[in-house]
Amino acid sequence: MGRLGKFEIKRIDDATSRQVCYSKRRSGIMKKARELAVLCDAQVAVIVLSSSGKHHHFCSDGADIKGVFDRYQQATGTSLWTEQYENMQRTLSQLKDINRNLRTEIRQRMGEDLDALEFQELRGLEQNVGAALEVVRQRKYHVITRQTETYKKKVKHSEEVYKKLKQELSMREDPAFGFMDNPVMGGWDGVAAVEMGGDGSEADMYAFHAVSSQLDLHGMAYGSSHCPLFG
Amino acid sequence: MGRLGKFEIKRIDDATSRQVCYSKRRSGIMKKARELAVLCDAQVAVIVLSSSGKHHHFCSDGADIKGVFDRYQQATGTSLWTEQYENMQRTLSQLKDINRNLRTEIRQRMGEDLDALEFQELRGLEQNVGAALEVVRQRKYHVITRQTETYKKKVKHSEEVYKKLKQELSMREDPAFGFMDNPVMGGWDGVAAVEMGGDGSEADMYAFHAVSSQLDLHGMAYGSSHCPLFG
DNA sequence: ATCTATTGATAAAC
DNA sequence: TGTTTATCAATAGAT
Repeated sequence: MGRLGKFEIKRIDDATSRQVCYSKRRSGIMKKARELAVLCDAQVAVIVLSSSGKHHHFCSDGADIKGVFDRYQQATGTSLWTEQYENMQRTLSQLKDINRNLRTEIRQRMGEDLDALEFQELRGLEQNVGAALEVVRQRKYHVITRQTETYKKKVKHSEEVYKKLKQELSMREDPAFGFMDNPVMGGWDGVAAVEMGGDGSEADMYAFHAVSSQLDLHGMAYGSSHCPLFG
Repeated sequence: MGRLGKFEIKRIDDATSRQVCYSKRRSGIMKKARELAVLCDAQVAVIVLSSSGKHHHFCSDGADIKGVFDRYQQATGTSLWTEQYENMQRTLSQLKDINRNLRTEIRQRMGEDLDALEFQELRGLEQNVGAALEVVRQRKYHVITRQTETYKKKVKHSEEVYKKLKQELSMREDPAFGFMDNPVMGGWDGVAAVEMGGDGSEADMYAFHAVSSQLDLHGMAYGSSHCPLFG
């Protein structure tokens, strides 16, 4: 029958009894939580983790657990992870600012958005870009020179190989071998020109995109409006 | 005396009654929570936020609320904030990547870090920077021209004013006025030169920093190592 | 899960 | 807020 006497609040040793008790009391506390929330217009959040790994929670209407927890933290002032979150938020907006500035600088270096600049700034920009152009030019000449030398060496080397082969061929063309078909076509004049490529791209004036590939920021907005809990 | 009949679970309208009910039921639910935790060896966390701004919580022995919430998250696998957090993390690293790329592009546009570029890229960069330089130059000329015209107008206007004053002065210098001291000093030759400024800054070849002011990223590292809770 | 004896919780009034 | 009291609610133990 019903309970025989008062009963002590201490860990229930029998696993089955403990499990049964867990079930009953869990539903009990959830009910109480809902009643409290409704009757007193309060926000209530309950989380229960059983020793056997099961988990249950209650949360008063509408708000999710995260919301209640966040509001609780705000109320108590204890920043458990809010601080970290806000730091990230701050960092994010700083990065976005920096990003915007970098883009502006690039645009100005490309000759766009110059209206905002004063004469002195324009003069500085001109000199800076001019100097950069000189450096790039020199680098280009350096690279093309080295490249040309490399090709020359290759040509020279190939020529030597060719001569040797030809020499060997001459030996084999000796009447002693008995044949003289298929003479090697052409000389060595056009080789370098072919290796340098067609170079028909004079129109790619603005085709420089060595590093700026995926600079889109679409879909990356993490403004404060997305996080009403941390306003 | 005691309660007269069953009573409905709905918001209590009377503020005082609601407050009393809140007190009682809150202590009730906390007691239940503790009993559940002890009897069934479970982790229990309860947060209650009253509509009047008060807040209370219960948490089973030892563990703090954050711990219970974190463990709950882990257990459910449902990401309460993990998702948002990871999104932010992802966004952050994307932004940092973009940032690095933008910086690289700027450096290359300044003539630095060119070693990594192929000949074709160098050629594109040269043409691009050259075109930009032309635009900047034209803009500068435009600005300086307009500025000069403005100064010319100012000078002209001032000259007219001067002439009028001089004319008036001549009238006053007329013997009828009886004095002729303090003749106006100098002419109008040096005015424009003075207004244009000293212009002694030929050495600021690399002084262009119109927009890139605080681009430091130091102290903004938000690697996963900083957030052990969301590994 | 269902039943029942018993304790527990709590609304109402002070 | 604390106490009292009359009721209803929760639940331990058994089935």
